[in-house]
Amino acid sequence: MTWLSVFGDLRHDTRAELEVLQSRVVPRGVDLFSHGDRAHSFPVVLSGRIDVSLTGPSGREILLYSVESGQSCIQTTLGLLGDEPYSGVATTVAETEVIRIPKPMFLRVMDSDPAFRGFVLRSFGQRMGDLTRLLEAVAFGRVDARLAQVLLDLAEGDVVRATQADIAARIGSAREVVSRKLDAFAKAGWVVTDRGEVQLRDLPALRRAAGL
Amino acid sequence: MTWLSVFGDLRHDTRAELEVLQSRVVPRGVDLFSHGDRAHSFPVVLSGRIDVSLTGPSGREILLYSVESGQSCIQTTLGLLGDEPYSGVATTVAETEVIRIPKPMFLRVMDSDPAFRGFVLRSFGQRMGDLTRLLEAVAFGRVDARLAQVLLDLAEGDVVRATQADIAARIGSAREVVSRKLDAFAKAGWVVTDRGEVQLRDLPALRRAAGL
DNA sequence: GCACGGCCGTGACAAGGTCACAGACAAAAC
DNA sequence: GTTTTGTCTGTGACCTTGTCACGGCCGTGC
Repeated sequence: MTWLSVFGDLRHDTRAELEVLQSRVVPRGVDLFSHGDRAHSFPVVLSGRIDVSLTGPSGREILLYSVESGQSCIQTTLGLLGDEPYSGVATTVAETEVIRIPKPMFLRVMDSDPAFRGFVLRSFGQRMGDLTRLLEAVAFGRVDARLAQVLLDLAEGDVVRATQADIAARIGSAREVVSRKLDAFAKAGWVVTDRGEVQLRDLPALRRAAGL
Repeated sequence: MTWLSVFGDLRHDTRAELEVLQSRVVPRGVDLFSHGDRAHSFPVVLSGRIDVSLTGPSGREILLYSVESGQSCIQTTLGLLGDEPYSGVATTVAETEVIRIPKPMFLRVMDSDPAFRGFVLRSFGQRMGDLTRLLEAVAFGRVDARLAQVLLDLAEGDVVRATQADIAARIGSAREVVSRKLDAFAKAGWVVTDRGEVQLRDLPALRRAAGL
């Protein structure tokens, strides 16, 4: 059983072709792609995590999605299949092991293997859904709700280890706003804030604020 | 030469299979898909236009993208390939002629014809790029810029025929805001507004406001 | 004439983003 | 231990934008 299992039931020749590829370990905090880059390979994450985010002119950031083990940074595929340049920045947020399938091999396997195609198309669909939901949240949602959501998402046990700047980037807001909202949450007794961490003290209230 | 030419260089058997499909004419103002629907066919627009948009709880709308002749409403594909339900509403904004490829036929052709696959994947990539750009504009852009852009986009000659509510939906803002901004543009001498139309009087200024 | 419905303008307010700080704390340098 | 430096956080002021609640305008139909 190898990393190839993420693709499902591959053909034997595909399997042989992909099996020779070597993974690469990338340390935390490296930018794998930047705005305007054109991709030359199709990356699959084996372990660790890559965050793909947009940055606005004022330096404000918003997280588009995270790529975790067994997933692919599908935006690169745009560059492989069509002419869309890469928009956004992909950064490792942990030590990450990546396989890169070179463009010619990718195109060949896309043409010949239904299981591989299925993987790519499902990934596409999932990311497209993610993007649409994010757009909806940004266009119509309140910061309170997104903040509560992300706190619940990031919680390990009942504590979130993240700076306010991190949280702000994750919800596409500004650090100052996060500071004020967290203060409001704290005054309501929902959380206790400290440098670099937030303790969750009233999960039901947070879930309510997150809109369930 | 038929509508099949939009797919490029199809195989002969694919061509024969698709050729028997009948197009359907849908009048203006019909909702083809609504939030939560699951698609059972793959639609291709032959003429006319379909707008796909999201609606927020307050009734505010935002246009995700328009599907024009030779294009496909790719979001339906999510439902055909994976499990993503349809999010958003697809409405005809003109009399529209549509071909619907039934799901089984779609899946069969996707598996057997590289040209067809290429069409679908390119469409995917394009929409994904559209969505990302839209997200960027909504998250970081100013209403002024988006308004100027859409005015230039919608202009026929140098007049835009659209109500302020239409324009607001198109840029994901509120009618009142559009009213005020148009007023500001008018005071600057860039446009002249009238009931249901906006005349553009200073294109260079608008292009500057749109951020080129 | 009048009523009605689709547009449009406007004031008041709330939410959130931007700017400009100042204080607080931690790790490194001295 | 003290200082320094950089990162993190809190706050006030201000601007843009979205929301709510109107009221007025215009065209169509009666």
